[in-house]
Amino acid sequence: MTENSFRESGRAARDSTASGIAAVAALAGVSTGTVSKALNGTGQLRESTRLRVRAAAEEVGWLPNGSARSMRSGRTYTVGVITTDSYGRFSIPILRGVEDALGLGEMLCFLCDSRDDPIREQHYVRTLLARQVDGIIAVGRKEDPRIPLGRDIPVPVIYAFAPSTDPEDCSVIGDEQGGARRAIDHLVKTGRRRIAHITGLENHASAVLRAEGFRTAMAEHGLEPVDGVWFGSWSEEWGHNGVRSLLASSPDVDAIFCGSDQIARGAAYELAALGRSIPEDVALIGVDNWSPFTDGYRPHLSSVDLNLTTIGRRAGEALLKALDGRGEPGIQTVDPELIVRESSGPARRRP
Amino acid sequence: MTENSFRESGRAARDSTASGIAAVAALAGVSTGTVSKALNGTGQLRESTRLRVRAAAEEVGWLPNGSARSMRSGRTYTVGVITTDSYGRFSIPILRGVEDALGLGEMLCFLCDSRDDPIREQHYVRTLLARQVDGIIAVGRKEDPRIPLGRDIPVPVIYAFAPSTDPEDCSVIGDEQGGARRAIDHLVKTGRRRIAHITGLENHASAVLRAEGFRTAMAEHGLEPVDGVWFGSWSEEWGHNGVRSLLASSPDVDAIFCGSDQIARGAAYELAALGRSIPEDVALIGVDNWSPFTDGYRPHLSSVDLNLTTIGRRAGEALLKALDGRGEPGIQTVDPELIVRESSGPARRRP
DNA sequence: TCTTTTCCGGAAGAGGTTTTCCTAATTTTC
DNA sequence: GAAAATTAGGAAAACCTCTTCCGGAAAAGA
Repeated sequence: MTENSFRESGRAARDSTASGIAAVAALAGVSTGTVSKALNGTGQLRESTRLRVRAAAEEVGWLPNGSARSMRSGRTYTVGVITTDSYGRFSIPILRGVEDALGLGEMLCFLCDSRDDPIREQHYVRTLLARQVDGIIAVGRKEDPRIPLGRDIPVPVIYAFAPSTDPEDCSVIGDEQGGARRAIDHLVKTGRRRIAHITGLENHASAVLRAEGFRTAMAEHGLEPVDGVWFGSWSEEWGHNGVRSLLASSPDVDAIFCGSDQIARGAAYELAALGRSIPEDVALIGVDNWSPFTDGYRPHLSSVDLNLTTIGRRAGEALLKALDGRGEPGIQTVDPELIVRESSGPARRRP
Repeated sequence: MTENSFRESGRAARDSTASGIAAVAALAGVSTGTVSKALNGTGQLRESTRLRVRAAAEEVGWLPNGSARSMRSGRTYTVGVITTDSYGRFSIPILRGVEDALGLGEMLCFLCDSRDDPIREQHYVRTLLARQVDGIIAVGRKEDPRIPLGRDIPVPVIYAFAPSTDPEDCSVIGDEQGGARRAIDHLVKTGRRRIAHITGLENHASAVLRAEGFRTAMAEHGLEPVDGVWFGSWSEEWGHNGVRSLLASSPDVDAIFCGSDQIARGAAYELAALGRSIPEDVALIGVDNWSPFTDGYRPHLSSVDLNLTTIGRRAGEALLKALDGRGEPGIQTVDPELIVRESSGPARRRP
C-alpha cells in the first residue's frame, strides 16, 4: 500500500473527474480493464492488486452501472409483473412469492397494474419490452383462463393464478378442486355427513371449480350434497343470507363448506344468531385463509389456503428456468393446504 | 417511395444482420442518426423521410433499447418503491397512487419489499441505485416516523405514509387527527353527545394521533370523552370485547368512534348482540374505509378514508417535481374524507 | 546467461442510442 | 444564371462496462 501511494495520488489527481469504473481505476493506479477483473473476480490478478482495487472502489463509493452492464450482457436482471387486479388481495401474496424466487437471482420486478384493461396491458407489454426485461409474469385475479399477453413476445412469459388459454404457454395455478376435496375429506373424517356448500358468483371459474371439487369429493364418500350448491356473491352478507335460506330448507345440516372466508364469517355470525353453535352443531370451513376474517372473532375459522405465495414462487422459478433455456410449457398446479382451526372442531355427540 | 426502392433494398440486403436502430436505418436507406431524429421528432427532416423511417421501424418491429437510452441520457425513467410492509393493505392503495402519478411521466416502478428488515432495506437501496433509478419512494405501514433511508443518496427520496425523522426530507402523510375531527364533528352534528373511542395499539402513532384528534375535537365541542380512550388491538375481536367493557361501565353511550373498520365491525356485531340497534341507539364510525369490512354486513359502516391513493399520488408528484429540480422538503399532509353510511345515521328520538 | 514458461495487466472494441458538428444539396434572391 | 441562404441528412463521439487479445515482466529451467 505505502509503496504505491505516490502512483495512486498521482493518477487520482490527474484523472479526478472520471466517474464509474474509471475513477476507481485512477485511484487504484490501474486500467479500467483491471478494475473490472478485480471487482468481478475474473481474469488473472495478483491478490494485492485485487485488494487495492476493491479498496479504491469502496472509497469512491462505486456502484455498477446497470444500464451499461445490460447493454453488454444483453440481460437486465429485471422482470415485468403485470397484474390484472389492482394489486388486490390475490396479487399481493403472489407478488411476494415472485419476489422471493427472483431475489435469489438478484432480479428486480417492475410492477404494472393493467386494471383489467387490454389497452393498458398492451401498453405495458411494449414498455416492458422496450426496457429489455428478461421475462414477464402475468398475474390474474381469478382462476378464469385468459388470452395470452401477445404473440411473438421475445422473452419468456409465465402466467400465475389465471392460466393462459394457450396450452403451449407456461402457467402456474392453484388447485381449487383439490382444496375443496381437502375440506370435505376433513369434514367427513370428523364425522360430518350433512354437508352444504355456499359459495360465490356462478360465473367465476373459482366458484365453479370449487363446487365441482365439492361434488366429486362428496360422491367419493358416498354422500349427497345438502341442497346442491348455493351460488351467490363473494360477500360476508351472502354468508348471512345463504345460511338463513339454507337452514330454512335443510335445518339438519351439520357442516358448511364456504367459498370464501368472508362468506364463512357471515355464515358464522348468522349461525350463532340462529342458535347453532360452531363447531358443535355445525362445522365451518372457508377458503383463502385470509387472517382478518379467519381470526376476526370466535371461533377462528378453518380455511383452505391456496398457497398463493407458493404460486408466485413457482412462477418466479419457472421464469428463471425458462431464462436458463429449461422452460417447460403447460399448466402447473400448486397444492392447497387445509388450515384447521376451531370452526371445524369436533361435533356434539349425537344424543 | 418508388424511386427509393433500389437504394432501400440495396442497403437492407447489405446490412441485413444489423439490429436495433441500425436495422431500421438499413431498411429505410438512411443513417442511424437520421433514424433517431425521425423517431424522436427532432432535427430537420423531410416529412417523406420521417414517414419512410417510421414505416421501416414498424416493419422490423423496432422498440427502443432502454439500456442504451439510459446510458446516454443518464435517466432511466424508473423509480424504486421500497415498502416496509409486505405490500399489505396500506401499501397497495399507495402504490396505486404512485403509479398513477408516475405513469404520466412514462415511468415504471421497481417494487421492493423490505419486510421491515433494515438489512434488506439497505440491500435494496444499493441495488436500486446500481440500477440508476431516478428516485426512490419509501412507503411505510404505520404513521410512526422512520429513520431516513440513508445519507448521501444521490437521487431524490420521498417518504409516503411513514414520514422521515429528518425534517429536511420530503414526506407525504395522512392527517390522522383531521380524520378523527371529521368523524367527531359529524357525530356531534347529528346529535350525539356521549361519544366513546375504541382504538388499536397504544404504541402505534396512528392510534395515538387519532386519539389526540378525538380528544381535541371533543373539547372543541365542549364534550367530555366517555370513559377516556380504550386502547387495545387492531382486531375485530377487540371491537367485541371493547364494546362489552364499555357498555358495562357506560351504558348510556350513544356513539363510538372506532380506530379501524375491523374494530368497528366487531363493535357492530357486539352491540347487536347486546340489544342496541345501529344507528338508532348507537352510531358507529370506523377508519380505513376498507370495503370488505365497511360493506360486510348491515349496517354498512361509516368510515374515515385517509385517502391513501392520494398520498401515493402526491408522493409520485413530489418525486417528479424533485426530479425537475423543484423539490420541496418538509411534511405534506393529505386531507382525509369521511364516508357516511348507515351506521352513523339519525338517532332514535329520545323518549 | 539465455530461453521457455507463467503470470499480470494494458489497449481496444462492442453494445444501441442520441447529439453535435459539418457537408452536401436544395431553394431563394438578385 | 450565379451567389447567398436555408435545409436535409451523414459521420463520429460519448455514455460505462466487460471481454478478448497481446505484450511485457518476472520466474523457472537449461
